[in-house]
Amino acid sequence: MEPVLELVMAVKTAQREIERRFNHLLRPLGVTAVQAEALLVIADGEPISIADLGARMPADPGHPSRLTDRLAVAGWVERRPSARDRRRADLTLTPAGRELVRRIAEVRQPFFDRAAAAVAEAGLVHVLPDVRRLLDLVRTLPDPE
Amino acid sequence: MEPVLELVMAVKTAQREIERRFNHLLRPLGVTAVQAEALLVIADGEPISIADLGARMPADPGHPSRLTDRLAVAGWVERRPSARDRRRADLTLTPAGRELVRRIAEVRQPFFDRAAAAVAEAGLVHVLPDVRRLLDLVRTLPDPE
DNA sequence: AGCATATGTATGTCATGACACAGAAGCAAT
DNA sequence: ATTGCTTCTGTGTCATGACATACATATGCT
Repeated sequence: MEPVLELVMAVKTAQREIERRFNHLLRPLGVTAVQAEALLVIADGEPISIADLGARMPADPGHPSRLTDRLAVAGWVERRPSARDRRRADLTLTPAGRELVRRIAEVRQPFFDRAAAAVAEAGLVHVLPDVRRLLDLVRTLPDPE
Repeated sequence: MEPVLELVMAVKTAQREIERRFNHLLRPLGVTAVQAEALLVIADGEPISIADLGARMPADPGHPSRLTDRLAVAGWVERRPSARDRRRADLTLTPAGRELVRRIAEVRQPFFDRAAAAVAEAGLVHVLPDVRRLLDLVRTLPDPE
């Protein structure tokens, strides 16, 4: 009936399922999927400000002050005011944070491998570029006025 | 580097953007996107139980007791214990709820039309079936043990 | 310098969703 | 009928994300 609505529903369903799986996978490590992603971004760019962390995260949660809070409370991230711009907070990983990042990467890899194999097996590798275009298109639609 | 991770990120980004747009669109009506979807499902199947409502929603929030609460408090939905199975709650729309459903459908239509036109213009209509397959595939991946 | 504006972070409030559990009510097997 | 299992709803707690606002600090303009 409404192809667009069906697509929207499929995207939402898939996103929730993916998130659920990652959370399940990461639960033994004591992190959520979002926290894991943040830690990997910090590991890749430290020192990094909170706003930059938000900008580099997949779905850009804006200014993840509270997410950073939890990472700091858990002892994985250190947050100190930047010397040059005292509004900013420089985020760096603690040794525990670095160790956790290693374990997150280990735990995620089998999932990526299985997913890649499944996509190849279903003969869907060739559609990936079009899927990216489609998702970007839906994302950048003009607002109806 | 990790095609699967890029896909996962794209799906999440698209989902968040879609949700943001619908919420923006529906804000003048005083409903969120999730509430609107729930009202349409109820309109389509009333009377309907809370569990069935959850099962028929795009992303299946399980047993949306609290979502139903808000719809009832707002005066759009009436919740009464089922006669035959006293565990269940029968949900029906109030007149205000029915009127709201009409306006939701009106407001969403231009978005669907624009989106469908954009997809056609980008020559992506033929990938839709593959996208559905891909999203379902990601959704049904076996858990790595 | 002084002022308006922009930026970075924190915080308050709300809606959603995950998970776990409790209590009521149905159901199946004996 | 009783017992045990399942189903349905409600509720508590937490993490996420949206939105708005507050406050401190930079920055740019005059």
